[in-house]
Amino acid sequence: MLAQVRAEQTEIDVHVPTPAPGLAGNQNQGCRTAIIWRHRRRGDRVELRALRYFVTVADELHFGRAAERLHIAQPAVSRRIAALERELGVRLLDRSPRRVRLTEAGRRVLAAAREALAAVDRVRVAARECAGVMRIGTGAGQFTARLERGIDALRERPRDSTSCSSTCR
Amino acid sequence: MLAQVRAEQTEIDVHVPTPAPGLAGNQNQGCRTAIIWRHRRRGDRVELRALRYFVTVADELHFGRAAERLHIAQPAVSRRIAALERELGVRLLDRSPRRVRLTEAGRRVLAAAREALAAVDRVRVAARECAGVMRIGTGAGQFTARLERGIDALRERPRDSTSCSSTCR
DNA sequence: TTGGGTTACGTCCCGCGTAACGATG
DNA sequence: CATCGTTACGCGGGACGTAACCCAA
Repeated sequence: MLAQVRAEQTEIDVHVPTPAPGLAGNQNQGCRTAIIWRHRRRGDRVELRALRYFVTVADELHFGRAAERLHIAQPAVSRRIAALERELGVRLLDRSPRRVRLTEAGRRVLAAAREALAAVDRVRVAARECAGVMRIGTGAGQFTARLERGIDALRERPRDSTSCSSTCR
Repeated sequence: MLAQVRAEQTEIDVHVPTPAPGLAGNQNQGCRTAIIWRHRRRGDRVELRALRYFVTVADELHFGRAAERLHIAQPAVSRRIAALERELGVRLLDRSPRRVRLTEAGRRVLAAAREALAAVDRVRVAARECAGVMRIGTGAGQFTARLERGIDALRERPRDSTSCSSTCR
């Protein structure tokens, strides 16, 4: 029973302020409870793609060049960054037609984003250590064909470890 | 000029083995270069959703319950996990109709995945520290309506800090 | 035979690219 | 007026849910 619902979810963080140690006592009047909420858009929360885009833009400080480096069109970057800002509830970049700058929040988020991306890469590394690994060494020529075949083979049976290397000069 | 291409990318890690310090010397014969490649599917690499699904399944060791906790249907979990395994090139889970277990690789990836998700959460925390924060405290009754209005307001102007709290007993 | 993971298939949403727009120096 | 980020719009692909399948205890 959830039948195509995919309802929007609203995440609510309830911060109950810890009472100061001095004036303890469970007086039954007025426990002020701050509810810090954050809206969760449908689909997923912060997406990796958004972080990658943001880091690239932060590197270049230029949407156009970032888009080029990402091999996508510029508007896609714009939209993605805007969505990330909406999602996080902060402005990450100050845009002016001649200059793009990180905001203070942008700087902090940037650092966290880099770390997050690195952490995700470590997932792949962890997997790679256990995965079947194929090593292909070859001179020029049949290289691409071999690679293609190798890719297919390894995707078929990931745990196999294939090795066909030769020396190149 | 990239015009709807979105070609598949193939990432190739070239590992040039560092020569043992003893037998140094740049002899020009046969530098063996191992090329460890990994195929990159179109679209994005490892996705957060996949990691979330995987962590949940690893918690429950049961696809059905995991799906329930994730508020999605079971097949979605199956497919997602399968895709992740394909992506990473390792089997993460041993499935048998009565029992789901983590593989060795699964255990390692699980640890890395938890860390990655935590890192991503830290992005949100970093943003939240800078964001406009809304605190809503209220008794029962108008709660939902207020929340709705608050959500709209904060999404409109994320930097505003709205605060409308009252005491509840 | 039943519990439970997988495959097939149709549908809908999301994200991209192109094109037009807007703002700022 | 030029540069560069944003909005509008149509389209294709991906992900989900339902349903059917299959396999093991």
